[in-house]
Amino acid sequence: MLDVKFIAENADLVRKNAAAKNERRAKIDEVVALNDRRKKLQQDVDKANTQINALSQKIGAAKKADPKADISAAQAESKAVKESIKATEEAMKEIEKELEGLLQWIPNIAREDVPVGEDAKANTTVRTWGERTKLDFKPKPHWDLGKDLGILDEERAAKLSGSNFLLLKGAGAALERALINFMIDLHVRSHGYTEIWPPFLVNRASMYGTGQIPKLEDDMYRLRDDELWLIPTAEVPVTNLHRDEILTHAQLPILYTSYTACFRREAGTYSKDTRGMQRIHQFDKVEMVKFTHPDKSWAELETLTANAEEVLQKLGLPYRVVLLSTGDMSFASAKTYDLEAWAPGLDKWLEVSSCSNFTDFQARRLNCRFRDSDGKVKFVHTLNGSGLALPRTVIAILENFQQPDGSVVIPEVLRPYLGGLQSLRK
RNA sequence: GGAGGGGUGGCAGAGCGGUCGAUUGCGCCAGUCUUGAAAACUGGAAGGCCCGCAAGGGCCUCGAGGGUUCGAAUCCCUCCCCCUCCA
Repeated sequence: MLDVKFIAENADLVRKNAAAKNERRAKIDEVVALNDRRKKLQQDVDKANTQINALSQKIGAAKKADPKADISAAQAESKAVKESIKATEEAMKEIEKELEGLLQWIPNIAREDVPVGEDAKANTTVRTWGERTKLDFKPKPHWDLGKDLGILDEERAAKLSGSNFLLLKGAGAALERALINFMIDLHVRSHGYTEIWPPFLVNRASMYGTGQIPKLEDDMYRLRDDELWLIPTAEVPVTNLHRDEILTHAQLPILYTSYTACFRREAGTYSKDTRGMQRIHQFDKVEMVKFTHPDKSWAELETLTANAEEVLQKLGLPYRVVLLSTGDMSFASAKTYDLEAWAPGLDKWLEVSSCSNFTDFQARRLNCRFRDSDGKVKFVHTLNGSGLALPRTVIAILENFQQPDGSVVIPEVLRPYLGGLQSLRK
């Protein structure tokens, strides 16, 4: 969330930014007015407390001097003052609750270099890598390839759980594991990240900390008997690692990479991308999370993106890097690059990674700070990006590397993870 | 599930009704010394909110929420978490 003080001092900017992000529920004027009222009430309460504290000290001193001193007048006065502020305190609690509720609808400020636009049409392509794969035969979509190779069983996945669940089999399941290990190894050994294997179920405070609650609650799976949620991304547990902590500047930047399963209800996506394994309720993802010094976060966003790109490059998958417009980027992000891999069978680009700098927006909510070299305590900047999301990477591998006979050549970097297997075939 | 013990500043760990927002150690920051660093020495610093140009001042916070009291880190109740023992 944004700082109330910042909102009050930059109301126009905050208002314009909310409009650019299509956030109509952001009530900036109400926030400023409520905050003013809160401050006034706070001052009243502070004054009353000053009075009570003075009386207590007086009584303490009097009793010390003479244990039998008459203190009944001071006692009565203190009680009366305390009684008089009760209503004010109640009112203040109400206002604070309301204020917090309103703050949750004010989005992070998009950086100046983010294109302003209503939706994805305003996104800009920053760069592309590789040539779009051209096959001299009619490429099959991954669901046909997967079924023919016997590695994907959509019918039985549906029998077990419902539509849009995934069941991989044989070399398909092994390919999934190989990809996870390859990605984690790359980020740990070449990019300096520390591996985290977190719980897949988290509590309310964690879901709140990264902003899944209350805004995105409908898209989350929740347990019936315990107040626990299934994580929609490793971002949730890993970013919450340093919630309510004060780090030292020497610790920064902190780089984590984490494999987890991710669970999403995908409520409200209707029949979008439902075919095959493009959009499923449970999927694997390797995530990268960074905690950085505020001065370094923009440079760290570039390396984060480059780290994710390297996965695609090593796999030999053509992709493009897209800078999201204000209308297409997320609520909490200040700047986001999407990585989109080319899928010839689907004849379209597939989002396999989303790399964002959240600046201090998430950190404020998480209360994650650090002591800078000047001795001051400041909020860290948090970033995260997929590196990568598995199902669509698998789609890209199947569709880009398919052969006329229906087999699929396995990228060389994965072969050591698959006992030397060179291709998937019946 | 039951019985005990405990949750205090970046960390460790005292305090157990009244100048205690808190002794001390480590770590941290600044300075002295040094070519530089380390060591040593000196000093500084808990976090948040509010008033003020500033100097400075006020309020809140010792796991969370209630209560007792003129006054609570300290006493009572509820809840959460950690440790030990028992089922």
